Amino acid sequence: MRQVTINDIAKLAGVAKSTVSRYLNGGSVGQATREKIERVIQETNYEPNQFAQSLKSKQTKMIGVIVPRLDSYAASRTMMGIDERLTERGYQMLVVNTAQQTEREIEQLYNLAKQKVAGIIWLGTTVTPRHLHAIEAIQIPVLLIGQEHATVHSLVYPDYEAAYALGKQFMDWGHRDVIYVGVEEYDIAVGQARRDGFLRAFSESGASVKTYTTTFKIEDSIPIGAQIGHEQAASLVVCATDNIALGVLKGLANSGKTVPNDVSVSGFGGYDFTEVLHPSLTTVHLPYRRTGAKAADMILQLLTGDVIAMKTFTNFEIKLRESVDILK
Amino acid sequence: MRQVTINDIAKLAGVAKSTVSRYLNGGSVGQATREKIERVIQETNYEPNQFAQSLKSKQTKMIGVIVPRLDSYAASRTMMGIDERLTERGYQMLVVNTAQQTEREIEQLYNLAKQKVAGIIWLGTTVTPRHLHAIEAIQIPVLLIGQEHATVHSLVYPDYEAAYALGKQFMDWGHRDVIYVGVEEYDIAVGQARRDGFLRAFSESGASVKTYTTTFKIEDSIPIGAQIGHEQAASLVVCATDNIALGVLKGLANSGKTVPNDVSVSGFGGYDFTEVLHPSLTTVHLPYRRTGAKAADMILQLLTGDVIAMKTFTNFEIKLRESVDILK
DNA sequence: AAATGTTGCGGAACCGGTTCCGCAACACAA
DNA sequence: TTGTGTTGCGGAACCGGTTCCGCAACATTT
Repeated sequence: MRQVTINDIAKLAGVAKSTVSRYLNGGSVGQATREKIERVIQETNYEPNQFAQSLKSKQTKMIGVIVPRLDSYAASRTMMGIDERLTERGYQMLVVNTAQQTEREIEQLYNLAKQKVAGIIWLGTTVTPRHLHAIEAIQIPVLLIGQEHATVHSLVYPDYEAAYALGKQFMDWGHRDVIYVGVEEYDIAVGQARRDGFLRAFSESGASVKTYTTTFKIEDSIPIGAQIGHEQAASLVVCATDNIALGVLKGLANSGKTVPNDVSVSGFGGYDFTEVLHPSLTTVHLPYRRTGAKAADMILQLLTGDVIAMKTFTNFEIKLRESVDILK
Repeated sequence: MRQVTINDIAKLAGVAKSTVSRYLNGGSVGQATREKIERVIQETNYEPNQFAQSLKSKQTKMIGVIVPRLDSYAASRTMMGIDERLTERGYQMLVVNTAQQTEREIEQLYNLAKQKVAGIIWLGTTVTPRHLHAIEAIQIPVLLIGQEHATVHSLVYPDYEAAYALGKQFMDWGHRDVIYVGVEEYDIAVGQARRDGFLRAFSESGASVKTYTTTFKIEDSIPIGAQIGHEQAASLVVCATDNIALGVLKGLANSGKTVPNDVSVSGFGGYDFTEVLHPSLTTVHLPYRRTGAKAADMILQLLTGDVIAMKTFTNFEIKLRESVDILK
């Protein structure tokens, strides 16, 4: 009961295997032979061996996706979007996880190339010369999501603009003593763009700002929230991600503060649970899933040689909810 | 600048390609030739073509993972565990998403077989005769996580026992008017085992129970929470998942109830954010990540022909937190 | 009717590995 | 010295496809 091969089909249909191959790939085949082959393939439900095909063509119908972590909301949603679209188009998604190690991103670029993926979608955190060198070397289309660089096709979130717009809104509402809780700068989009957007909005209104730096892990921002609760020095705490906001909320609650009465809190990212928190969390919604789908479209365009913009922005949506108070 | 092949190595080293192959696969090779080949391989940084290898061996170093959805906490964490362990052991994870369509699970079993994955880890929701037929047909080791069946190796969560233990605890605390919010029965583990465990604990203590059925989506349980809030008929709402609890909490908050003063709420699953909610959520923690790693170990054992138990249980941990009140 | 053009198809080479088989060289025992 | 066993290595076949090339059969043009 081994797998049916093109030779079997050829023998059963009484033709040469090259003819079967031509039939499969749309070459010129006579009516009569066409029917014979068709029937035999039906009966045996023959499926071509993908390794043999790839061996010859040096190509696969796979798109590699490099993600920094598998358990982040943003990554999950993006992967969903990518997968949906790729499946529709007859491609498959090959996810590789780098566990947030930059070194492994570079490794995986080479590794995916070795596996002859047709293209790579890279959910980036930081872009180094070594990344660029790898991308250059592997000769495979790469689409970068969430970060940008002049020489790599990228699909970026308008972090700066969204942060600025949200910060502006808070200023309009009269907040002047603000605390910003961000992450390290190595993550350009989250660590720098969001922070800079907010800070510009704040400074334009002459607000006083204090900054904390934490990680992407919820637990790490709890003590910061607690400290803020004790010091009681601000009317608003702006967080670089929803997870950070979650931790800050917990820390505030632990120190007996209520939101938004004692202090307001905002997040960034638009994770689904922010809506059902109590109080519901003011945040910026980023269209992760749609972005994933868009990325899939774009990488497929690159495969066909289409010329696309080096840099494409996604949109954003500000979700004003209960956790931020209107002061005036 | 094409890829270096075994022929190139053979030529450069002045030997036959069969010798190079033997060198690579640990056959008998003399000291002198060994060194020559070694050097050439170093210089060219040759890497064998995986398609050619798979074509011959009809095998890959990939383990397929079938998941119902990519954006569930349980699935993400499990995938992390799987991936970590597989990477350590030189295997790769190939994730396929079924978007919660049973039909696609079956499709993917065949599809993964076609791709010659070495083994399959299946995060199941329901097991039908057609699944079993597929598993039988493809002749590839399959490890089922989260559901069970006599003929399939499985790694199951002690849903029934955990639910029973947690329910028992609530009874000890004096709750007698209980509402259970569950999901459809087609999901055996979540829809049936959890429910049955709770109901047994409740009925043993003669508590009165009312049951609601909802979906896995947060939004769908908000109205249920709201309704419960208005009817005010129970001291405790037990939810089949943490997401459901989240929705119920929201619904209760919307109707002006506070937890746990007016009514207690518990979840199930142990998602990380349950700890930082306010009030923090009483729940059962299931070791998704560790289970993923364990599953990886088990499937690799199956590959080497080891005999392992058909059914393995994971452990669980009850997290008693603020959202459930002690009545007496 | 001869010259030319199409079309359909088979044979063979090729993709890049692995493995079987047999031979030569050498070591050792009788 | 001959016989036997071992070791190292090359040649060839094979895995299952695709593609190039050339030939035969038939249709079309002049």
